Amino acid sequence: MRNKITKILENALNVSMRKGQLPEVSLPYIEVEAPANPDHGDYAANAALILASQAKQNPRKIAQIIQENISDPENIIEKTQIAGPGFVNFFLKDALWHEALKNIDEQNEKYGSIDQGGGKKVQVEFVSANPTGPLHIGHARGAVVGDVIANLLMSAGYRISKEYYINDAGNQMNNLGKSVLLRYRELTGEKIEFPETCYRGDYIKEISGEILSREGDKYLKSNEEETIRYFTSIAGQEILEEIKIDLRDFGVTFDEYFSEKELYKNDGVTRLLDKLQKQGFIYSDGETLWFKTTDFGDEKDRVVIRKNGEPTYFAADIAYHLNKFSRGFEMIIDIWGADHHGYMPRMWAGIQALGYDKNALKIILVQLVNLLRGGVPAAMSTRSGEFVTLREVLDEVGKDAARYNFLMRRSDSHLDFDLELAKKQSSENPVYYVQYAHARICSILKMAQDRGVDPPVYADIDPALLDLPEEKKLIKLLVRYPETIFGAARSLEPHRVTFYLNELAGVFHSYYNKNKVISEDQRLTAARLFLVKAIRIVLQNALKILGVSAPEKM
RNA sequence: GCGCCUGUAGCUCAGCUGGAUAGAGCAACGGACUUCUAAUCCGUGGGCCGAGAGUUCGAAUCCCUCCAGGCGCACCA
Repeated sequence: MRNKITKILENALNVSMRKGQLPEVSLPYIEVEAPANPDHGDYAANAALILASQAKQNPRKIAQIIQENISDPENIIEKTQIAGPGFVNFFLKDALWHEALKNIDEQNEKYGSIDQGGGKKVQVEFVSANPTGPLHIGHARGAVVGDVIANLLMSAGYRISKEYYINDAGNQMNNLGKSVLLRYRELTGEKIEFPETCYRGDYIKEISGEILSREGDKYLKSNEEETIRYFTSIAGQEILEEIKIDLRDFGVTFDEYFSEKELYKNDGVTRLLDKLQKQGFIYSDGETLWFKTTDFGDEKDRVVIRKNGEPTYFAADIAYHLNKFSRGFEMIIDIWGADHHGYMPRMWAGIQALGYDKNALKIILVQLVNLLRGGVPAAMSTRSGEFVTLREVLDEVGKDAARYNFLMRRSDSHLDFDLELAKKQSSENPVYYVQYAHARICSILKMAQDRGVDPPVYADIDPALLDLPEEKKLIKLLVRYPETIFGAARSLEPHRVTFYLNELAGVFHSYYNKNKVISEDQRLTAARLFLVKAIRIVLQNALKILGVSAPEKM
């Protein structure tokens, strides 16, 4: 709908210029917005205001020229007006809104799917936590944001692959194996001093216990290095399985799990370094190899091969990103915790050195979560082993409320997550507000059916009966849904969908309280049932993108 | 010290790549259930958009300088 207006406007501008009424100027971006105030029309354009300085003319004068040159071949415009400092406001014909309602019904679960991406291959990488322990609340936010961005882009016509990068090669993994070994020894009666670097959670003890009961105490005498390697792989696998289960119950699934170890097996890192060397981005200081990331605006160069001959995490990470591109992805999205923001310039340096556009790698920073319980900070230290896991949050507040809460803020805004609030089934908890709207509609439709009223089809209703201001507002809001998806996908901002849902639910609840859908008037009932059905379609589609269920009863 | 993020109503936050009178939820107060679900609705109050200067027709939004909070500044991941 907005696109149609944009076209008309574009056309009017071109005509004005051709006639010489406006000087030839370039307009980079034609903005058409749905104004907050209904008096300002259904859509409003600020083109005249933007052109004013370039064209050196009074904006209202320009608006007038534009208005005079508007042609409307499809006959969709009721009227236009010039208002304020030079806005051109468009009022559309009612028939257009009725058409839109029909369209929603026809498209049904496809409504809101748009062809923005044109099938472009995009990869979203997120979570990517070391398999050294269960996921905690901090990972949860990134998991939801990544998952929903992926859903959004899918709706917007991109081909999406969701990937989890398993950091299963570094020191941390070694510490994991060591931790399991120490617990193992402890279980056989040895007195153990645990170093700071070790993981202390109960899950370590469980894994040690399993090994002990399955294989006995033979590893007490084995070569320590080999044992640690073995324990690392056992523990890593087991923990990863737990992580997958937690994610699945959280509604998050992946298309690929990519192992850092595989990268080394295939010489990915060596080949990457050769490539960079040939391009002249690598230099040696005698002991270590450096990558000239400063050539691309990083504040200092970065080590890629350490003094001990081992590649750094960074080296592997560039190799990994090269691997992503070589798999044919045209755009790559990384979801990171905000504490990694300092890492961005060197990552961009990496891909630019390899000849890729900086814009091909989008990095979404997700701010840390401030976990509260009834307003008081809840303890969250990994060291002591006393942290709130994703599993605990799931068990306590449930998937829907947890996901919704994480989607209520912009990603780069700090988030207070209050466990007490999130599980409260009250008006303080917005997830129910939206779900309740859906349940209510289901209830209405069921009631209609019980009374022998069939779900209406468009041909049998008179949409002109939907002429209350609230009804028009609802229809216009429904039309804005695909536009919301467009904006959210373009800016990679899932919270926009959440805010949209809240607004839609709000307008519906208000309408519901004031008006009866089912009444003695059969024609009116049919029309309203049709409207309410359309609202349900949008609620379902949007909730699906958020990965939140749409219950029929509450 | 340097870099990134944040600062909007009592609290938690939106504000759609510069637009029309700055919004929502919660909290507070007052109302609405013999009616399709009261997990809802209606109404009231509440603001120097952190501060200051600048850019222009126009700034919460962009530039600069401060102030405050968070997070980074490894041959860790």
